[in-house]
Order: sequence, then C-alpha cells, then structure tokens
Amino acid sequence: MSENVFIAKLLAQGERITPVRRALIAVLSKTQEPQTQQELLRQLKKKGFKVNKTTVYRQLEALEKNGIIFAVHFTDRNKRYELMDENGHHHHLVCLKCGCIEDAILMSDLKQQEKTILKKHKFKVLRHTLEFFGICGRCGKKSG
Amino acid sequence: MSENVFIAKLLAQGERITPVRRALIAVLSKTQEPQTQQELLRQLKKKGFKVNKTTVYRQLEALEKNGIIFAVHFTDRNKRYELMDENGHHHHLVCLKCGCIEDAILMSDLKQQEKTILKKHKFKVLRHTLEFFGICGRCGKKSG
DNA sequence: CTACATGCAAAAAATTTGCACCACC
DNA sequence: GGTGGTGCAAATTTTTTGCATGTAG
Repeated sequence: MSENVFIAKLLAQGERITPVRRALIAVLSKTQEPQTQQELLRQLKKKGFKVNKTTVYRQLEALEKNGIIFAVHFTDRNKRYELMDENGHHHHLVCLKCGCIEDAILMSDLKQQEKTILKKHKFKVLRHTLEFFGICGRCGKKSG
Repeated sequence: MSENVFIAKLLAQGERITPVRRALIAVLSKTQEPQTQQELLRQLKKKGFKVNKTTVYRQLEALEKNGIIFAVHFTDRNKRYELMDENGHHHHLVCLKCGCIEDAILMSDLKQQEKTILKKHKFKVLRHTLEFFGICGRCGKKSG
C-alpha cells in the first residue's frame, strides 16, 4: 500500500484525511495513466463513491498543493493528475494517433540540468515536466 | 525577417497566406513568451487589426497542424503558442511566483533520448515538451 | 467546537460549432 | 466559381464561486 505513504505525508503536513482524499489517492494509485478530473469522478462513482465534481476539483487542487499529486497537460485541453513519485515523477510517451500514454524509461539526469539552470539563470527549479509526443509501437505497425 | 521562413513553409505546403495568418506569425515572432489565444487577440486588436476570437482559434489550430507554431501548457488552464524553432524549439523556465517565462539554455541531447525511446519502446517521437517550474532570480532575491 | 470539507446550483472562462458571407487562387 | 477563411452568435465544455451544511480533528 504505497497509498499510506501519501496519507502519512498529508498527516505530517497537518492536513485532514477525508474520504474523498483517500479515495482519490486510491484511484490514482491503481491507474498508470494520468487521469483527468472527469475520469477520476467517473471512477469514483463507478465504485459507488458519491462525490461532487466541485469537490474533486477542490481536492485535486489541495493534493497538488501538498505535493501528493502532480499535474500534466498533454495535447487535449484537460489537466491530468498522477501521484507524485518519491523518486521523482516519471515522463510520458503520448501517442498522437491512439492517445495511449506510456511511462518513459529515461536515463537522463535532469538533476544535473537543474543545477546548470540555477547557475546560468539563477532560477531554482522545483519541478519539471518532460513529455514526448509521437507514434506508439502499435500504431506504427498498423500504418507503416 | 524570420517571419518569411514561415510564410514560405505555408506556401510550400499549399496553404493560403491570409492576413490573419500573417498577423499571427508577425506577433508571435515579436514576443519571447508563448502567448495564449487571448493575449494574441488583444495584441492584434491593439495594432488595429480587426479579427474575431473564433478565427484566432481556428488559425492557431491550422498553424499548429502545419508545423508553424507549437503549443505548450503551463500551470494555468490556457494553451500557449510559440513559433516553431527550426533548430528545435526551446524549453521554458516558468516562475511559480511572478509567472514570468524565460527560455532555458539547455545542453541536453534529447535527440539521443529520442533514439533510445525508439529502441526501448518502439515509440517514434515527433516532438516533446520540457518545462521547468520554480522560482526565478528576481523572486528568489525578494523572498529568500 | 471550529475550521475546513462537501454538495448543489449558478457563474465564469475557454473552446467549439453552425451558418451566412467574403476572398483568394 | 469553388474551396476555404471569416465573423457573429450560440452551444458546449471546463473550471470556479457562493453559500448552506456536514464532519474530521
């Protein structure tokens, strides 16, 4: 249950543990692709969890502020959320044909980049997003 | 006038050169930060250029499809556009306090990363986004 | 108890669509 | 002269806000 790590983090930060927060963390920990508010709401309701969309928006915002989840934007207009990975979050491969999303296996050390940025730009990087857009293996086979 | 490069590219692709397209390219070539539809519309109007927001949306979409401009999403909910850089587009440093956006000087070879991704994931990368979020030099001074 | 979480409805903001008309090639 | 660009208004979608009520700590 890595979920408990996040619960613990919230508690440590003096935040309340409410059913909605618990449920959001649970759903996010069971999905690999970053989820939109709509998808999360749908999944919660499917599980019989009664919750309002406003609350989902508000709690996603709160969880993001508390460093529990992370927001990414792909090609569509919706924000997507994923759980913050303690070892640094991962990056994504977004297929422009089928829309599937894989996690990228990356060996770059952006940590080093961030140090360079601090030196050259006097800019303290707190987080970053790195996303790749293209054609996934399956779509590549289908159409050349 | 690097603007002409983009005009030429559009022509080469059999696209029409309309006043709106020309104006959008002109405005984007004079701004360093990626612009939202709203900002672009405002700048066009300020220049006395009469155009409707729907048209701006439609032309931004068209220009993106034709590889003239590139869309990025930061922390707010708006899509932003910048001209495609022929040497590869640049990355950004987004200040979470004042919202300013600088271009990052980067020395990473994402090209190499993309080759690795093709091998490991069978995923053909067409483009990527890499954005850093943090505290810019000015804000860093102000508040510690 | 009390501050914060929640639901509902309504507002605001961002984007898209339908349709008539205009202009470039 | 026909395809595609444009404007306007209205619809849709996404997100936010106000306020009354419930609930975790």
